Amino acid sequence: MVRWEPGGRSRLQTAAVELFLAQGFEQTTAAQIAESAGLTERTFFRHFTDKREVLFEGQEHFQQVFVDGAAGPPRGEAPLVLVSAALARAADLFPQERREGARLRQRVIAANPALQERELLKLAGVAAALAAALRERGVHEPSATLAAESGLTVFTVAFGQWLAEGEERPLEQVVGAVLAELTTLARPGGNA
Amino acid sequence: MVRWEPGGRSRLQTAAVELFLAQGFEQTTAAQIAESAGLTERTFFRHFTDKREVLFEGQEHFQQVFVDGAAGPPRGEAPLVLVSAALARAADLFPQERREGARLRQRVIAANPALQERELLKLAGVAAALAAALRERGVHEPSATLAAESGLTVFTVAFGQWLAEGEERPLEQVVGAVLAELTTLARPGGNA
DNA sequence: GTCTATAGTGCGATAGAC
DNA sequence: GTCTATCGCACTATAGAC
Repeated sequence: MVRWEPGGRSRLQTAAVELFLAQGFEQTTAAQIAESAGLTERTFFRHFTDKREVLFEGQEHFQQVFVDGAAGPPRGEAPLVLVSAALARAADLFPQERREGARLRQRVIAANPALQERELLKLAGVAAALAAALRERGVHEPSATLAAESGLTVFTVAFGQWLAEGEERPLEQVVGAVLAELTTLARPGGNA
Repeated sequence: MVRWEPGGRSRLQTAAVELFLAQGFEQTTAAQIAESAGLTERTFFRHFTDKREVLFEGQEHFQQVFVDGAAGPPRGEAPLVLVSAALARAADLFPQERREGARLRQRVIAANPALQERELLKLAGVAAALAAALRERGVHEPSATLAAESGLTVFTVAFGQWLAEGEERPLEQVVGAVLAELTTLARPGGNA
Protein backbone atom coordinates (compact mmCIF):
# COMPACT_ATOMS: atom_id res chain seq x y z
CA MET A 1 0.00 0.00 0.00
CA VAL A 2 1.25 3.42 -0.91
CA ARG A 3 1.16 6.36 1.36
CA TRP A 4 0.25 8.70 -1.47
CA GLU A 5 -0.77 8.39 -5.08
CA PRO A 6 1.88 9.43 -7.60
CA GLY A 7 1.63 12.49 -9.81
CA GLY A 8 0.45 14.89 -7.17
CA ARG A 9 1.76 17.83 -9.16
CA SER A 10 -0.16 17.10 -12.34
CA ARG A 11 -3.28 16.23 -10.37
CA LEU A 12 -3.10 19.67 -8.84
CA GLN A 13 -2.73 21.28 -12.27
CA THR A 14 -5.69 19.43 -13.75
CA ALA A 15 -7.88 20.17 -10.76
CA ALA A 16 -6.88 23.82 -10.86
CA VAL A 17 -7.87 24.36 -14.50
CA GLU A 18 -11.20 22.64 -13.93
CA LEU A 19 -12.01 24.67 -10.85
CA PHE A 20 -10.85 27.94 -12.39
CA LEU A 21 -13.07 27.33 -15.39
CA ALA A 22 -16.04 26.32 -13.26
CA GLN A 23 -15.97 29.04 -10.60
CA GLY A 24 -13.25 31.51 -11.53
CA PHE A 25 -9.69 32.00 -10.34
CA GLU A 26 -10.34 34.28 -7.38
CA GLN A 27 -13.30 32.25 -6.18
CA THR A 28 -11.14 29.14 -6.05
CA THR A 29 -8.96 28.68 -2.98
CA ALA A 30 -5.69 26.80 -2.90
CA ALA A 31 -7.26 24.53 -0.29
CA GLN A 32 -10.05 23.60 -2.71
CA ILE A 33 -7.60 22.70 -5.43
CA ALA A 34 -5.57 20.61 -3.04
CA GLU A 35 -8.61 18.84 -1.67
CA SER A 36 -9.83 18.15 -5.19
CA ALA A 37 -6.47 16.50 -5.87
CA GLY A 38 -6.50 14.58 -2.60
CA LEU A 39 -3.79 16.69 -1.00
CA THR A 40 -3.51 19.47 1.54
CA GLU A 41 -3.12 23.19 1.03
CA ARG A 42 0.40 23.06 2.41
CA THR A 43 1.39 20.55 -0.25
CA PHE A 44 -0.05 22.78 -2.96
CA PHE A 45 2.34 25.51 -1.90
CA ARG A 46 5.24 23.09 -1.83
CA HIS A 47 4.73 22.46 -5.55
CA PHE A 48 3.81 25.97 -6.58
CA THR A 49 5.23 29.06 -4.96
CA ASP A 50 1.98 30.89 -5.54
CA LYS A 51 -1.54 30.14 -6.67
CA ARG A 52 -1.07 31.47 -10.21
CA GLU A 53 2.01 29.40 -10.87
CA VAL A 54 -0.06 26.22 -11.17
CA LEU A 55 -1.02 27.39 -14.68
CA PHE A 56 2.50 28.16 -15.86
CA GLU A 57 4.33 24.89 -15.76
CA GLY A 58 6.80 24.13 -18.52
CA GLN A 59 7.90 27.68 -19.09
CA GLU A 60 11.60 26.84 -18.78
CA HIS A 61 11.26 24.37 -21.62
CA PHE A 62 9.36 26.87 -23.77
CA GLN A 63 12.10 29.40 -23.18
CA GLN A 64 14.86 26.94 -23.97
CA VAL A 65 13.24 26.07 -27.29
CA PHE A 66 13.44 29.72 -28.30
CA VAL A 67 17.06 29.98 -27.23
CA ASP A 68 18.08 26.77 -28.97
CA GLY A 69 16.09 27.71 -32.05
CA ALA A 70 18.02 30.95 -32.39
CA ALA A 71 21.24 28.94 -32.38
CA GLY A 72 20.23 27.05 -35.51
CA PRO A 73 21.04 29.34 -38.43
CA PRO A 74 24.66 29.87 -39.44
CA ARG A 75 26.56 32.70 -37.87
CA GLY A 76 26.31 36.07 -39.54
CA GLU A 77 22.63 35.83 -40.39
CA ALA A 78 20.44 38.87 -39.79
CA PRO A 79 18.71 39.09 -36.37
CA LEU A 80 15.26 38.48 -37.80
CA VAL A 81 16.48 35.29 -39.45
CA LEU A 82 17.57 33.97 -36.07
CA VAL A 83 14.27 35.03 -34.55
CA SER A 84 12.38 33.40 -37.37
CA ALA A 85 14.16 30.11 -36.72
CA ALA A 86 13.34 30.34 -33.02
CA LEU A 87 9.69 31.00 -33.81
CA ALA A 88 9.49 27.95 -36.05
CA ARG A 89 10.82 25.71 -33.28
CA ALA A 90 8.46 27.23 -30.74
CA ALA A 91 5.50 26.72 -33.06
CA ASP A 92 6.36 23.02 -33.21
CA LEU A 93 5.52 22.81 -29.52
CA PHE A 94 1.85 23.33 -30.33
CA PRO A 95 0.52 20.71 -32.72
CA GLN A 96 -3.16 20.49 -33.54
CA GLU A 97 -3.85 18.20 -30.57
CA ARG A 98 -2.92 20.90 -28.11
CA ARG A 99 -5.22 23.52 -29.57
CA GLU A 100 -8.28 22.72 -27.51
CA GLY A 101 -6.41 22.50 -24.22
CA ALA A 102 -4.68 25.76 -25.02
CA ARG A 103 -8.05 27.37 -25.63
CA LEU A 104 -9.27 26.39 -22.16
CA ARG A 105 -6.13 27.65 -20.49
CA GLN A 106 -6.27 30.90 -22.43
CA ARG A 107 -9.88 31.41 -21.43
CA VAL A 108 -8.94 31.14 -17.78
CA ILE A 109 -6.11 33.63 -18.19
CA ALA A 110 -8.18 36.06 -20.24
CA ALA A 111 -10.70 36.23 -17.41
CA ASN A 112 -8.22 37.38 -14.78
CA PRO A 113 -5.75 40.28 -14.77
CA ALA A 114 -3.57 38.65 -12.12
CA LEU A 115 -3.01 35.71 -14.45
CA GLN A 116 -2.33 38.04 -17.35
CA GLU A 117 0.35 39.70 -15.26
CA ARG A 118 2.02 36.38 -14.66
CA GLU A 119 1.84 35.44 -18.32
CA LEU A 120 3.38 38.76 -19.34
CA LEU A 121 6.22 38.24 -16.89
CA LYS A 122 6.91 34.78 -18.30
CA LEU A 123 6.90 36.10 -21.85
CA ALA A 124 9.23 38.91 -20.83
CA GLY A 125 11.56 36.28 -19.43
CA VAL A 126 11.57 34.40 -22.72
CA ALA A 127 12.25 37.61 -24.62
CA ALA A 128 15.15 38.43 -22.32
CA ALA A 129 16.64 34.96 -22.78
CA LEU A 130 16.21 35.21 -26.54
CA ALA A 131 17.87 38.63 -26.57
CA ALA A 132 20.81 37.15 -24.67
CA ALA A 133 21.04 34.35 -27.22
CA LEU A 134 21.09 36.89 -30.03
CA ARG A 135 23.87 38.82 -28.33
CA GLU A 136 25.85 35.60 -28.12
CA ARG A 137 25.47 35.34 -31.87
CA GLY A 138 26.96 38.80 -32.28
CA VAL A 139 23.84 40.96 -32.42
CA HIS A 140 24.38 44.24 -30.60
CA GLU A 141 22.00 46.24 -28.46
CA PRO A 142 19.48 47.62 -28.93
CA SER A 143 18.90 45.39 -31.94
CA ALA A 144 19.02 42.20 -29.89
CA THR A 145 16.29 43.32 -27.51
CA LEU A 146 14.19 44.82 -30.30
CA ALA A 147 14.39 41.66 -32.38
CA ALA A 148 13.66 39.41 -29.41
CA GLU A 149 10.69 41.44 -28.20
CA SER A 150 9.34 41.65 -31.73
CA GLY A 151 9.65 37.89 -32.00
CA LEU A 152 7.62 37.33 -28.88
CA THR A 153 5.04 39.83 -30.06
CA VAL A 154 4.73 37.92 -33.31
CA PHE A 155 4.37 34.68 -31.40
CA THR A 156 1.63 35.89 -29.07
CA VAL A 157 -0.33 37.56 -31.87
CA ALA A 158 -0.08 34.40 -33.94
CA PHE A 159 -0.97 32.22 -30.97
CA GLY A 160 -4.09 34.26 -30.33
CA GLN A 161 -5.10 33.91 -33.95
CA TRP A 162 -4.38 30.18 -33.83
CA LEU A 163 -6.85 29.86 -30.95
CA ALA A 164 -9.55 31.88 -32.70
CA GLU A 165 -12.80 30.18 -33.70
CA GLY A 166 -12.65 28.86 -37.22
CA GLU A 167 -8.88 29.14 -37.57
CA GLU A 168 -7.63 25.95 -39.20
CA ARG A 169 -4.04 26.62 -40.20
CA PRO A 170 -1.24 25.10 -38.13
CA LEU A 171 0.52 27.49 -35.78
CA GLU A 172 3.74 27.55 -37.78
CA GLN A 173 1.87 28.86 -40.79
CA VAL A 174 0.10 31.57 -38.80
CA VAL A 175 3.43 32.60 -37.26
CA GLY A 176 4.93 32.89 -40.73
CA ALA A 177 2.12 35.11 -41.91
CA VAL A 178 2.33 37.42 -38.89
CA LEU A 179 6.11 37.65 -39.19
CA ALA A 180 5.77 38.66 -42.83
CA GLU A 181 3.31 41.33 -41.77
CA LEU A 182 5.81 42.68 -39.26
CA THR A 183 8.60 43.04 -41.79
CA THR A 184 6.25 44.78 -44.21
CA LEU A 185 5.16 47.11 -41.45
CA ALA A 186 8.63 48.05 -40.30
CA ARG A 187 9.94 48.76 -43.75
CA PRO A 188 9.83 52.52 -44.26
CA GLY A 189 6.54 53.39 -45.92
CA GLY A 190 5.19 49.94 -45.18
CA ASN A 191 1.51 49.00 -45.08
CA ALA A 192 -0.06 52.42 -45.30
CA MET B 1 -8.11 73.88 11.76
CA VAL B 2 -8.10 71.00 9.33
CA ARG B 3 -9.25 67.50 10.06
CA TRP B 4 -6.44 66.03 8.03
CA GLU B 5 -3.47 67.31 6.09
CA PRO B 6 -4.11 67.57 2.35
CA GLY B 7 -2.32 65.46 -0.21
CA GLY B 8 -2.65 62.17 1.57
CA ARG B 9 -2.38 60.32 -1.69
CA SER B 10 0.91 61.85 -2.76
CA ARG B 11 2.30 61.58 0.77
CA LEU B 12 1.61 57.87 0.59
CA GLN B 13 3.37 57.62 -2.76
CA THR B 14 6.45 59.46 -1.57
CA ALA B 15 6.64 57.45 1.62
CA ALA B 16 6.23 54.23 -0.33
CA VAL B 17 9.14 54.89 -2.68
CA GLU B 18 11.39 55.86 0.22
CA LEU B 19 10.53 52.77 2.24
CA PHE B 20 10.75 50.43 -0.75
CA LEU B 21 14.21 51.79 -1.54
CA ALA B 22 15.35 51.58 2.06
CA GLN B 23 14.08 48.12 3.01
CA GLY B 24 12.63 46.50 -0.08
CA PHE B 25 9.07 46.10 -1.36
CA GLU B 26 8.15 42.88 0.38
CA GLN B 27 9.71 43.91 3.66
CA THR B 28 7.56 47.04 3.70
CA THR B 29 3.99 46.66 4.92
CA ALA B 30 1.10 48.82 3.86
CA ALA B 31 0.71 49.79 7.52
CA GLN B 32 4.26 51.13 7.61
CA ILE B 33 3.68 53.26 4.54
CA ALA B 34 0.46 54.61 5.96
CA GLU B 35 2.03 55.38 9.33
CA SER B 36 4.94 57.09 7.63
CA ALA B 37 2.41 59.31 5.86
CA GLY B 38 0.42 59.91 9.04
CA LEU B 39 -2.52 57.79 7.89
CA THR B 40 -4.00 54.41 8.68
CA GLU B 41 -3.61 51.17 6.77
CA ARG B 42 -7.29 51.30 5.89
CA THR B 43 -6.78 54.67 4.23
CA PHE B 44 -3.89 53.28 2.20
CA PHE B 45 -6.17 50.64 0.69
CA ARG B 46 -8.84 53.26 0.08
CA HIS B 47 -6.45 55.11 -2.21
CA PHE B 48 -4.77 52.12 -3.83
CA THR B 49 -6.51 48.87 -4.56
CA ASP B 50 -3.35 46.94 -3.84
CA LYS B 51 0.10 47.58 -2.45
CA ARG B 52 1.83 47.67 -5.82
CA GLU B 53 -0.55 50.20 -7.27
CA VAL B 54 1.00 52.99 -5.20
CA LEU B 55 3.86 53.05 -7.73
CA PHE B 56 1.70 53.21 -10.83
CA GLU B 57 -0.21 56.44 -10.54
CA GLY B 58 -0.83 58.43 -13.70
CA GLN B 59 -1.03 55.49 -16.06
CA GLU B 60 -4.34 56.62 -17.55
CA HIS B 61 -2.76 59.90 -18.57
CA PHE B 62 0.28 58.17 -20.03
CA GLN B 63 -2.02 55.94 -22.07
CA GLN B 64 -4.11 58.84 -23.27
CA VAL B 65 -1.04 60.67 -24.52
CA PHE B 66 -0.20 57.70 -26.72
CA VAL B 67 -3.74 57.51 -28.05
CA ASP B 68 -3.98 61.24 -28.74
CA GLY B 69 -0.50 61.25 -30.25
CA ALA B 70 -1.52 58.63 -32.79
CA ALA B 71 -4.40 60.87 -33.83
CA GLY B 72 -2.03 63.65 -34.88
CA PRO B 73 -0.78 62.72 -38.36
CA PRO B 74 -3.09 63.05 -41.35
CA ARG B 75 -5.22 60.09 -42.31
CA GLY B 76 -3.66 57.58 -44.66
CA GLU B 77 -0.19 57.67 -43.11
CA ALA B 78 1.62 54.38 -42.55
CA PRO B 79 1.10 52.71 -39.13
CA LEU B 80 4.65 53.38 -38.00
CA VAL B 81 4.21 57.06 -38.74
CA LEU B 82 1.26 57.16 -36.36
CA VAL B 83 3.24 55.22 -33.78
CA SER B 84 6.18 57.54 -34.21
CA ALA B 85 3.98 60.53 -33.51
CA ALA B 86 2.59 58.85 -30.40
CA LEU B 87 6.12 58.09 -29.18
CA ALA B 88 7.17 61.70 -29.61
CA ARG B 89 4.26 62.92 -27.48
CA ALA B 90 4.96 60.28 -24.84
CA ALA B 91 8.62 61.26 -24.71
CA ASP B 92 7.58 64.83 -23.94
CA LEU B 93 6.17 63.55 -20.65
CA PHE B 94 9.69 62.92 -19.41
CA PRO B 95 11.83 66.06 -19.45
CA GLN B 96 15.28 66.14 -17.93
CA GLU B 97 13.91 67.04 -14.48
CA ARG B 98 12.10 63.75 -14.18
CA ARG B 99 15.11 61.59 -14.97
CA GLU B 100 16.40 61.19 -11.43
CA GLY B 101 13.00 60.39 -9.96
CA ALA B 102 12.39 57.90 -12.73
CA ARG B 103 15.69 56.23 -11.93
CA LEU B 104 14.66 55.69 -8.31
CA ARG B 105 11.29 54.28 -9.29
CA GLN B 106 12.86 52.01 -11.87
CA ARG B 107 15.34 50.73 -9.31
CA VAL B 108 12.50 49.73 -7.00
CA ILE B 109 10.67 47.95 -9.81
CA ALA B 110 13.78 46.21 -11.07
CA ALA B 111 14.30 44.70 -7.63
CA ASN B 112 10.91 42.99 -7.47
CA PRO B 113 9.19 40.63 -9.90
CA ALA B 114 5.74 41.42 -8.53
CA LEU B 115 6.26 45.06 -9.48
CA GLN B 116 7.57 44.08 -12.89
CA GLU B 117 4.39 42.11 -13.44
CA ARG B 118 2.29 45.14 -12.70
CA GLU B 119 4.39 47.33 -14.97
CA LEU B 120 4.07 44.87 -17.81
CA LEU B 121 0.31 44.76 -17.38
CA LYS B 122 0.14 48.55 -17.52
CA LEU B 123 2.27 48.65 -20.65
CA ALA B 124 0.12 45.97 -22.25
CA GLY B 125 -2.88 48.15 -21.51
CA VAL B 126 -1.25 51.10 -23.25
CA ALA B 127 -0.37 48.93 -26.24
CA ALA B 128 -3.95 47.67 -26.45
CA ALA B 129 -5.31 51.22 -26.35
CA LEU B 130 -2.83 52.33 -28.99
CA ALA B 131 -3.77 49.41 -31.21
CA ALA B 132 -7.41 50.41 -30.89
CA ALA B 133 -6.50 53.97 -31.89
CA LEU B 134 -4.67 52.65 -34.92
CA ARG B 135 -7.69 50.58 -35.94
CA GLU B 136 -9.80 53.72 -35.70
CA ARG B 137 -7.42 55.29 -38.18
CA GLY B 138 -8.02 52.43 -40.57
CA VAL B 139 -5.12 50.12 -39.76
CA HIS B 140 -6.20 46.48 -39.91
CA GLU B 141 -5.22 43.56 -37.74
CA PRO B 142 -2.73 42.15 -37.17
CA SER B 143 -0.84 45.26 -38.26
CA ALA B 144 -2.46 47.46 -35.63
CA THR B 145 -1.41 45.21 -32.75
CA LEU B 146 2.04 44.61 -34.20
CA ALA B 147 2.66 48.31 -34.70
CA ALA B 148 1.36 49.21 -31.26
CA GLU B 149 3.37 46.54 -29.47
CA SER B 150 6.47 47.48 -31.40
CA GLY B 151 5.92 51.08 -30.40
CA LEU B 152 5.78 50.20 -26.73
CA THR B 153 8.86 48.03 -27.09
CA VAL B 154 10.71 50.94 -28.63
CA PHE B 155 9.55 53.18 -25.81
CA THR B 156 10.64 50.86 -23.02
CA VAL B 157 14.00 50.13 -24.62
CA ALA B 158 14.58 53.84 -25.12
CA PHE B 159 13.40 54.63 -21.61
CA GLY B 160 15.85 52.14 -20.16
CA GLN B 161 18.66 53.68 -22.15
CA TRP B 162 17.58 57.16 -21.07
CA LEU B 163 17.96 56.08 -17.45
CA ALA B 164 21.39 54.53 -17.99
CA GLU B 165 24.42 56.02 -16.31
CA GLY B 166 26.11 58.59 -18.50
CA GLU B 167 23.23 58.94 -20.96
CA GLU B 168 22.76 62.63 -21.68
CA ARG B 169 20.43 62.82 -24.67
CA PRO B 170 16.80 63.82 -24.11
CA LEU B 171 14.33 60.95 -24.24
CA GLU B 172 12.80 62.00 -27.53
CA GLN B 173 16.17 61.70 -29.21
CA VAL B 174 16.83 58.25 -27.76
CA VAL B 175 13.37 57.15 -28.86
CA GLY B 176 14.10 58.35 -32.37
CA ALA B 177 17.35 56.40 -32.49
CA VAL B 178 15.74 53.18 -31.26
CA LEU B 179 12.87 53.54 -33.68
CA ALA B 180 15.33 53.95 -36.54
CA GLU B 181 17.04 50.79 -35.36
CA LEU B 182 13.75 48.90 -35.53
CA THR B 183 13.18 49.82 -39.17
CA THR B 184 16.76 48.86 -40.02
CA LEU B 185 16.16 45.49 -38.42
CA ALA B 186 13.29 44.66 -40.75
CA ARG B 187 15.15 45.47 -43.93
CA PRO B 188 16.21 42.23 -45.60
CA GLY B 189 19.71 41.42 -44.45
CA GLY B 190 19.49 44.31 -42.02
CA ASN B 191 21.81 44.74 -39.09
CA ALA B 192 23.59 41.39 -39.21
C1' DG C 1 -13.24 51.55 11.56
C1' DT C 2 -13.53 46.59 12.67
C1' DC C 3 -13.71 41.96 11.36
C1' DT C 4 -12.48 38.11 8.59
C1' DA C 5 -10.97 35.03 4.77
C1' DT C 6 -7.17 33.77 2.15
C1' DA C 7 -2.37 33.77 0.48
C1' DG C 8 1.80 32.44 1.61
C1' DT C 9 5.86 31.18 5.08
C1' DG C 10 8.49 28.64 8.70
C1' DC C 11 9.32 24.70 11.25
C1' DG C 12 8.83 20.11 12.85
C1' DA C 13 7.07 15.36 12.34
C1' DT C 14 6.08 11.28 9.57
C1' DA C 15 6.75 7.80 6.29
C1' DG C 16 8.14 5.59 2.38
C1' DA C 17 12.08 4.99 -1.43
C1' DC C 18 16.86 4.30 -2.15
C1' DG D 1 21.46 6.23 6.97
C1' DT D 2 19.67 10.02 3.34
C1' DC D 3 16.31 12.01 0.35
C1' DT D 4 11.86 13.49 -0.83
C1' DA D 5 6.84 14.01 -0.50
C1' DT D 6 3.49 14.73 2.63
C1' DC D 7 0.91 16.64 6.71
C1' DG D 8 -0.09 19.78 10.69
C1' DC D 9 0.22 23.80 13.11
C1' DA D 10 1.17 28.53 14.04
C1' DC D 11 1.83 32.79 12.10
C1' DT D 12 1.78 37.43 9.28
C1' DA D 13 0.02 40.53 5.74
C1' DT D 14 -3.05 41.51 2.18
C1' DA D 15 -7.34 42.72 0.81
C1' DG D 16 -12.21 42.79 0.89
C1' DA D 17 -16.63 42.61 3.45
C1' DC D 18 -19.46 44.48 6.81
